[in-house]
Amino acid sequence: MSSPPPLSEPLFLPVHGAYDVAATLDSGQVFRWLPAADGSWSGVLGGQVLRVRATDGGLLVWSAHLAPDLAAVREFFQTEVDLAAVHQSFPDDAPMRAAVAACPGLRLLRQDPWECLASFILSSTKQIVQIRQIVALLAERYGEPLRGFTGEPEYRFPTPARLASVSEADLRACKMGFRAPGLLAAAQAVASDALDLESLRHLDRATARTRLMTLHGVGGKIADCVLLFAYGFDTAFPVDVWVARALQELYFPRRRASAARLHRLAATHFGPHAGYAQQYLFHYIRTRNR
DNA sequence: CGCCAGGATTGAA
DNA sequence: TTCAATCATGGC
Repeated sequence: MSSPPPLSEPLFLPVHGAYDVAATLDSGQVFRWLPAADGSWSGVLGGQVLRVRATDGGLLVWSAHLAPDLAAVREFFQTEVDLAAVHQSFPDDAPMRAAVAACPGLRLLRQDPWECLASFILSSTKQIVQIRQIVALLAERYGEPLRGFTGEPEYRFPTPARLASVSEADLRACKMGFRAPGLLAAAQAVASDALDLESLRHLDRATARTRLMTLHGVGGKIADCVLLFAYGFDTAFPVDVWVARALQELYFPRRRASAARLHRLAATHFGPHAGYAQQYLFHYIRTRNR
């Protein structure tokens, strides 16, 4: 491996409002970003190896490449979103006030649909640390190598075509267990154009959700994650056990609410940016005792 | 409804 | 040290 490139001058991305980089990259939306000793976070975005840190009024972004794609970086980090306006759209109740106060710079990212779909197929019944391990193995084995900051290579997320070309046993060897056939089938569907992920952008949320749920290993929760994190359907509201716990404890503290009741609240109570509200509740309930 | 499907981590023995 | 419970989602 050749010696690492010197760190270039960082790019500055202005941000509208607060941006908590650590909370955002470590809140279960993405699985390939890691903190460095200096407080910055590094990860792979498409074909770019990046390092990011928050600074006054925006983000500082280093790239291991000569010509970083600034538009792609801006899109991924959603730096143009007016977070105060999102906060104001939330219901004015005690749980949401507390959740926002606990982490006012928490953001939603905007991911590549294939990487997001594949990652969340792998997420079922897995904890975040384990999802990270699986995705890292998958990228190392089947992703294109990229020059990183350290001299060690980084890897692109594997393409649908590449994954469609390997065997179920190869995927199982990445420790994904029973999720392997689902991932393989999804890769084949996308690689063969039987499923056009780009076309989902132009559908309404319910139709896109139904389409995603035709895939094996994709139920309502995983479909909602993809709709929210990759396509930006802000009303999508994935309910995992943590969010269910948050809704139960914060909105029905006295009596046990059925799953149907929790889903009805999720669908009706949180307004046009309900997905953001969900992210705040998720983060709040997971970090309150730490 | 109730069961089953990896594998890493945590806690008990 | 071993071993069992836990985690947590979708398919049947």
